[in-house]
Amino acid sequence: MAQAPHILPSLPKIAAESRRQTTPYEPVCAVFRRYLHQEKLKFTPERAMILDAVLRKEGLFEPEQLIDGLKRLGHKVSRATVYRTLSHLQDAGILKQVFFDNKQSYYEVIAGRQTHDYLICVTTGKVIEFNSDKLKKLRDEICQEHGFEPLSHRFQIFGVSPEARAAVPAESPPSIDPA
Amino acid sequence: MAQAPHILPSLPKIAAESRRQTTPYEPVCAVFRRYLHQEKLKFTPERAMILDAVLRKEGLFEPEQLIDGLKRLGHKVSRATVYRTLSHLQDAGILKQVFFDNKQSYYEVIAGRQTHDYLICVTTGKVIEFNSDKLKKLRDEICQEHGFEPLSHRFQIFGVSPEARAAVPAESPPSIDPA
DNA sequence: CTGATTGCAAACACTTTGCAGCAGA
DNA sequence: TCTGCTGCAAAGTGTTTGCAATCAG
Repeated sequence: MAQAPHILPSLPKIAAESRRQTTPYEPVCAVFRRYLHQEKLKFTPERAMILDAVLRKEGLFEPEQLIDGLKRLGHKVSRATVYRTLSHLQDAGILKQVFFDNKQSYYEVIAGRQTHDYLICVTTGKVIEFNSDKLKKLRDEICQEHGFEPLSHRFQIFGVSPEARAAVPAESPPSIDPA
Repeated sequence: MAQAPHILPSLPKIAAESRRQTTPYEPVCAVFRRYLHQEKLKFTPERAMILDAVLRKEGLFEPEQLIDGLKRLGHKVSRATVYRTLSHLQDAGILKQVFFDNKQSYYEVIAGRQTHDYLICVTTGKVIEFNSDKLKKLRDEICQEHGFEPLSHRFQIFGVSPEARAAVPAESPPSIDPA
C-alpha cells in the first residue's frame, strides 16, 4: 500500500531470534568466532576486547560509552574499529541496534538474553525495558495476515511515568477533558 | 530497571492522539494556526506552503523529498526553514517523526489520520503500513502494569515479504527448519 | 513598531572510509 | 604468505545554528 522510502535497516544476516535457538547455551564468544570463521574474518585481540566490553553492558548503551569505557581500562582501540566491530556483532546476531532519535544509535546485547521492548517516560527520559509474549504473538499474527515471515521487531511506548506525574501535577493540559 | 542513556525523543508537546480527539474534523491548517498563536509564533507564507506540501504526502516521507518537491513547484524555501517547520508541525501534533535507521528521519502526517505501524521487508525494503487495535490495547495494558500514562508508540516489524521469498527461494537459510 | 522568521553558510555530531603498515591463519 | 585488520585523519551527511535583513501581527 505504501511506497517505501529507501529503508533498509541493518539487521543481522541471520535472524537473531532464530539463531539463538539453535544452540541455547553456547557461549557468546564462541558464537562470534564461529560467525567470523564462516565469513572468513579474523578473531583479533581488538574484537575480543570489544566483545568483552559489550557483554558487560546491561540494557542499552551508546557507542561512545563503550569507547570511553575501553579507554578508561587502558585499552587502545580506535573509534573506527569499535564501529566496525559493532557492525559485525550485529551481523552475528549478538547485538541489536536500536533507534530512538536521529542523533545516534543505541545497541543492546540480544544473544543469550531476552529481547526487550521499551517503555519510555517523555518527561524524565527514564527507560523501562520489558518483554511481552503477547506482543510476539501479535506480531506473528500480523505477519501471517500479510504473508510475511517474521524476523524481529521494535516496539517503543512513550508515556508519562508515575514519578513524573507526581512531580509535576500541573503543567499544561490544554482543555483535554476525559469526557 | 534500566538506567537511561540520555534518550529524550522529540514528541509532540501535546500528545497527538489525545489532541486529535478534541476536534475530530478541524482542518489541519486551523490546528496549526491555533498552535502557532498559542505559542506566540507567526503564520508565515513559508509555513503555510510547507504545511500544504506535507499534507499532500501519504504515508512516510523524507525531508529531502519534501524540499525537492517544493523546489520543483518553484517555491523557494531554505532547508533550514523546512526543518524548523517540521519541528513545529511535530509539536503541534500534526506530524510524527519516525526512526528507521541512523541516517535520517522520516515523517508522517498523523493529524486527522490513523496512526500507523510498520511491517518492513528486510529484503526488498518494502514498507507496509498497518493499524492494529489489539496493539493499542496491549500497549495500554503494558502501561497500566507500570503505572504509565500512554501517549504514543512506535512499532516496527521486520520480516521477509511473500514476494521476496518467491523471488529468492534459496540464499542461505542456515538450517532453520520450519519444524 | 517589535519580536519572530528567513536564507545562507558555517558549524555540528555521529559514522564511514581511504590508506599504509601490521598481523592472524 | 596472503588476506584481512587497525589506527589515523579526512570525508560524509543529515540536521542545527548564528546572524543580518525582513516581515507578520
